Amino acid sequence: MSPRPYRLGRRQGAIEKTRKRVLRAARDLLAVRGGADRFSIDAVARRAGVARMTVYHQFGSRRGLLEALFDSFAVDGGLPNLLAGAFQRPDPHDTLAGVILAFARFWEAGRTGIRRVRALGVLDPELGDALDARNQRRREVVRAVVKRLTERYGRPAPDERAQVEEMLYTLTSFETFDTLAGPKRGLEEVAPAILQLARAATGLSPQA
Amino acid sequence: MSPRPYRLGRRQGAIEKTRKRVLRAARDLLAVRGGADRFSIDAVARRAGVARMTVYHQFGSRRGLLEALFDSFAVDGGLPNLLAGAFQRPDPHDTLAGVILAFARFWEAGRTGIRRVRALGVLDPELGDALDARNQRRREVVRAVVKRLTERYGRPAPDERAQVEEMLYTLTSFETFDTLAGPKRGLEEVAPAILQLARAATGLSPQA
DNA sequence: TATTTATATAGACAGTACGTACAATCAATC
DNA sequence: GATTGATTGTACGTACTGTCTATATAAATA
Repeated sequence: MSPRPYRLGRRQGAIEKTRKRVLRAARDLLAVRGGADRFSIDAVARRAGVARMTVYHQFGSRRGLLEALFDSFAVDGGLPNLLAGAFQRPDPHDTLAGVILAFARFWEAGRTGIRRVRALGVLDPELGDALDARNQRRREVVRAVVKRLTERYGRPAPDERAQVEEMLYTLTSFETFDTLAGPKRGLEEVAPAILQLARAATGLSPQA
Repeated sequence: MSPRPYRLGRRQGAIEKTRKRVLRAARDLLAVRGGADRFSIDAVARRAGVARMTVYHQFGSRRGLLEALFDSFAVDGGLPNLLAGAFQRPDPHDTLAGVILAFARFWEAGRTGIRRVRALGVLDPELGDALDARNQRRREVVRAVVKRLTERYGRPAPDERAQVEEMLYTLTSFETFDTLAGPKRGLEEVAPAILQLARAATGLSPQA
């Protein structure tokens, strides 16, 4: 009756492999125009060369697959490293610039996919909650930046702190990047624009 | 064989009435949390007290219904009047402020509905194109504001015009408003923040 | 080596939705 | 009174989600 102990061991690798294949297929499928319509578990499974049941087995549901997909964007983007680098800079100005650049890189790398997963999150409240929870980390990053700016320059003033935090949170959002980039522009043009606005939000001179 | 001429005349009123009922039902249904999931033609029809076929008859398809719904937001918001008022102000600063306030009012009025229709537009390319076409008007408004600022103050400089236009376009977008407002904040707090950022974008002093 | 465990697969099912087709009803227009 | 067009009811085909069952396969244990 009591189950015999069983560790996955070498099988873990095979599981990861299929998971990656499925996520890759999901990503590709979501990237093409109109792909969000055709984004069914069945289509993803076929493209990954895997049975539909396997997707359910690994991700539980459509929602689970989308959450995992969103997380895979973060992992592939190497966001933590970029942010860590930004916070190693002694000057808060550089930290701010680095943080903005880090998120811009992140958004650009997974742009179409992120846009669509987020759209699905708007429609499915539970998925939306899951994505918001992940956004919470960005909020903390922004808060840390504001703290540094305050310690060093005394700006923003205490009563403006919350307001500034909110503005920086918005400026570093995917939506801001996506709208600003539009159909043609890329990182090189968008990041400086965001930085300019961010400096204005903090009340510091544009040219520091 | 040749059809006898037939004008709708008095029937037109009845048609408008059913259309309005359906749009109202769609709006209400989209407003509740999780409503986007339950947003089926059937659900809308039931809520409107109308047959499902009637919805198809009037709006052609789910997409047609959503386009009409989006337009109804614009009509009800009274956006054109607000914008016209802004452009009557002689000082470009006031025009800028007025335009930002106008859009903020507009976004706030239909907020949850707009958010979800736009999300659906991200997923359905054809609906997305239709919504983008409507956004084009905002682009023209922004362009006009930049033109006024240039004529009066010489700022932004010619080589910055496109960049500034892009920033103002982003700052007046629904996404910016929606992100900045978050779950708690309203028009009164958000509009000044946007204005502050917009002034920074134009290169004019924050306190004009 | 034999047994157990967990993944992967295959097929079937109920429930829901979209869009289309067809016929019928009804009220306003001609 | 005949015609037109909006509204309705019913049915159909297609597609997707999520769940269930049974089976095959390969790795991990004893």
